[in-house]
Amino acid sequence: MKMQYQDVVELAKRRGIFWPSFEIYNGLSGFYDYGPIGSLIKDNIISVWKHIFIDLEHMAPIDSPNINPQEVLDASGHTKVFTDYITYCERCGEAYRADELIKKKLPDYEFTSYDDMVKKIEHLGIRCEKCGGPLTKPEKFNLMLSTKIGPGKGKLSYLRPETAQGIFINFPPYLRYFREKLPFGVVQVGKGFRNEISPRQSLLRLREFNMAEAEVFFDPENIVWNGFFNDMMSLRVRLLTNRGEDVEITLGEAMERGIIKQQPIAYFIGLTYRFLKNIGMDTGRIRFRQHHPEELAHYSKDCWDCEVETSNGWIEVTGIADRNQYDIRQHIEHSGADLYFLKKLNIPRKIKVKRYRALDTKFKEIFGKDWEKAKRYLESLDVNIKNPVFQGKLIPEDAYSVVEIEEEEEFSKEIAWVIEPSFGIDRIILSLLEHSLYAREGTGYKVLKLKPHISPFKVAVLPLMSKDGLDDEAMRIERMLREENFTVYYDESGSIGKRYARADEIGVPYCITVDYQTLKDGTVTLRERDSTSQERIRKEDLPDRLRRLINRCITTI
RNA sequence: GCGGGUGUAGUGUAGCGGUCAGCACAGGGGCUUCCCAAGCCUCUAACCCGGGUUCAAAUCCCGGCACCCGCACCA
Repeated sequence: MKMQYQDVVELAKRRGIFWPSFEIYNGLSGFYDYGPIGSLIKDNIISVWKHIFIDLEHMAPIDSPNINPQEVLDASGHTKVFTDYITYCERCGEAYRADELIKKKLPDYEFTSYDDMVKKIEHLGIRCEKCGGPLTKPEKFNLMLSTKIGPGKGKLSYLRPETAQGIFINFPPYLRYFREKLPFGVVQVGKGFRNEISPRQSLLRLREFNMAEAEVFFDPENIVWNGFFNDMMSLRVRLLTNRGEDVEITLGEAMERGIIKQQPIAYFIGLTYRFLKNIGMDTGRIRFRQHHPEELAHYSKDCWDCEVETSNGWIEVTGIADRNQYDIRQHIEHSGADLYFLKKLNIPRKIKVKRYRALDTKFKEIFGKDWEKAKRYLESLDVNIKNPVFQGKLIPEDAYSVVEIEEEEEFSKEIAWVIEPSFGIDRIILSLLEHSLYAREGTGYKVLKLKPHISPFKVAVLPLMSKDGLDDEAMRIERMLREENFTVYYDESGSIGKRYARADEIGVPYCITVDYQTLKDGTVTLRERDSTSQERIRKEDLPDRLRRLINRCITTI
């Protein structure tokens, strides 16, 4: 039997996966805690993500601040784009975005100032579209959470709406780290913050959320990602194009047919699919949907969302966006920093540059035997450096001239092109739990069929009864397994059947039971969660056996 | 943010002016050689918060908070 979202929420609260934050103070909408089980599951999912992006794809991690000064988000466009002006109907209460209302009458309207906006609404006589009632003055609503840094007035700052900006502004050290060669990827796993108007459905829309983002930088003339998976283009996925096609084809075909324009987008779609499959998402309920032009973010030219089907419908869990050169260009313009990369030209190009030209006779007079050194120095100088000095002596103006000469340039300064796969970890956890939860036939008891490497515990150790030394033997086995680096769930309360059920409910894949035979011959039973089938094995064989069972799941990506 | 609904032990619920606030499951302790939430005994544990009406409020009214369903929003 398939489980619903409500069943997941009930289980999550009861068994310590997640619950609403701040409950003793009435709660606060849009914030959730991960409990003992949920925290372990979340870490396991993130470690698979890191394994793929960092270990296999050779991307580099970064950990940058959650709080960003205003300048960063001015440059990225977020302070402007994230501010909405909302106006309400005084009669029926309907809410509108003020700029959208004006745009309907003046299609090329651009926001300039608040006063202008108010005047335009008055002059155009805009009223409620539903009931014709008068509208309130527009209210400013910023989708970012702000704070002040330092004493006094403080410096206006925001909690980052995405982890991406921390990567863009650190482009130079990563360019150096990757030996000045493109393409390369930088990944960040961390929190993002948005002041959502109406957070809903537990982990689906949070005000503080976990994200895992990769910013991949390309030479604009060669946007290709040669990743770890050579077979990626033969992977079949379901694609929904913005022209309304719904097709299941290989990524290679999608490229050939022009459905996907950029090779890295196809590759990252494949990577997303493999990641979700590896953590145990139902692959029959995964699709990739291309954004319509009007729903694209301000920075993006093309974007494919990965959507997963749940009882709440298809929900977006990952976005793969072509951010082009937008962000880096913005940061160059706003900060003045050199965020270019140097590209060696195949054919050096000729350019005209201004140079100082020394007058040899004058130089011989002034610098004597060092005159040639002085000449070389001057002629290498940038002509913007006025009043050149050599060996502490000002070089008089009549000792040189400025000439324009033709030089060959071997490098050009370019702005990297960015493609970004961005994962919403909380939504992935929520939908994975729903895909994993089922009720056992007959009894109706819930089972979370998490894969062993995602499960909060790899194995449960259970004495058949907590007496006759069975519990002591079980604890010895538990300790042995912990020393072998397994995460172990030990339970001796209630009856054996209860303990199996409790372990099933939080997704523990294997249970080891210590019974009377264990005391005689050193064997235990090993029970598999979904089949409930048992086999008897020697306790010394447990570590190797379990390792093999678990590894099989980690390595099939 | 708007409209509608809901808020009772850890979970799921009954009670709808006067109840020791009931039940089931879960949880703790005990008994039973006990392999799939078995049984028996026993214990713990709740009326979302704040105001009001009333002799009396979990129950009626108002406000807040949270959740659910729509609408809007979701870069």
